[in-house]
Amino acid sequence: MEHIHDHSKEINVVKKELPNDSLLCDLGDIFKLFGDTTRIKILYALLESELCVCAICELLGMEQSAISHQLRILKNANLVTSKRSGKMSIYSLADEHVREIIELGFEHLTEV
Amino acid sequence: MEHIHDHSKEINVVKKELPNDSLLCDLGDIFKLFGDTTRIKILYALLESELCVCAICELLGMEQSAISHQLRILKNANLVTSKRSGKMSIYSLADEHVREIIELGFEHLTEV
DNA sequence: CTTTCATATGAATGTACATACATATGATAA
DNA sequence: TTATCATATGTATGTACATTCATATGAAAG
Repeated sequence: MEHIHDHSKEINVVKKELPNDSLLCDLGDIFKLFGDTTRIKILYALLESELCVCAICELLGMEQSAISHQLRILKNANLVTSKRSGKMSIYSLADEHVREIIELGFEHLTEV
Repeated sequence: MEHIHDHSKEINVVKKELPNDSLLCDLGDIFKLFGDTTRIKILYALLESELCVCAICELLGMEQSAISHQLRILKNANLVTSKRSGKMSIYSLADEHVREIIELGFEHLTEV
């Protein structure tokens, strides 16, 4: 695109309101966490009850390795926490933001 | 994993509350839309003002083709709408859910 | 009509990432 | 200690998808 017509008015207004790249990137990363079916299922399950890794595997019908990898991602993002209980690791939600975000997604889903 | 210990109590409770696969998949797809930096930027910009494709390109410093592809994805998902104005296509947000979802994401970002 | 600008779209490419496999670590029991 | 269960993690692989390039379509002007 060589000949761009003038948008300076609109663009300058918008540009001021737009957060910096790093922040927008972080924001995208948060939604990316919710953008995977496996992770959504895990988070949704944890909304109901804390669960050990093995229970999540059985619930989703997936391999333990896959679940553990996803749990680590969720933990690094501070969406879930874990505690040891003997041989097991029990995972639970870190806070209520997860519930709010999922519910908001559902709203959009049902209203369109 | 051959020898799975018994989780039937917890699992049965959670299983009843878990939506079906198709619904969870759709839910994930919505968040996937917000999980890309380019799309987040576009949506954020449209929160401030309706914009033509060319303005978005200039604002984000990206190629027109890339922007158009992303706009199509957002339009197919009913997050944005477009209208023709001469040679230009003006894009705007379809509803206020976008604002709510982005704001909620920001909350999580700033509180952790 | 032809030309030019604005946008849309098909195809190719590179990258990010979810899963599988193999293996390591941690914890309890014998 | 060794054996077994539960989980974690490193690596490889396949797939999904964002961007680019090239081109097509749409709209206005000359």
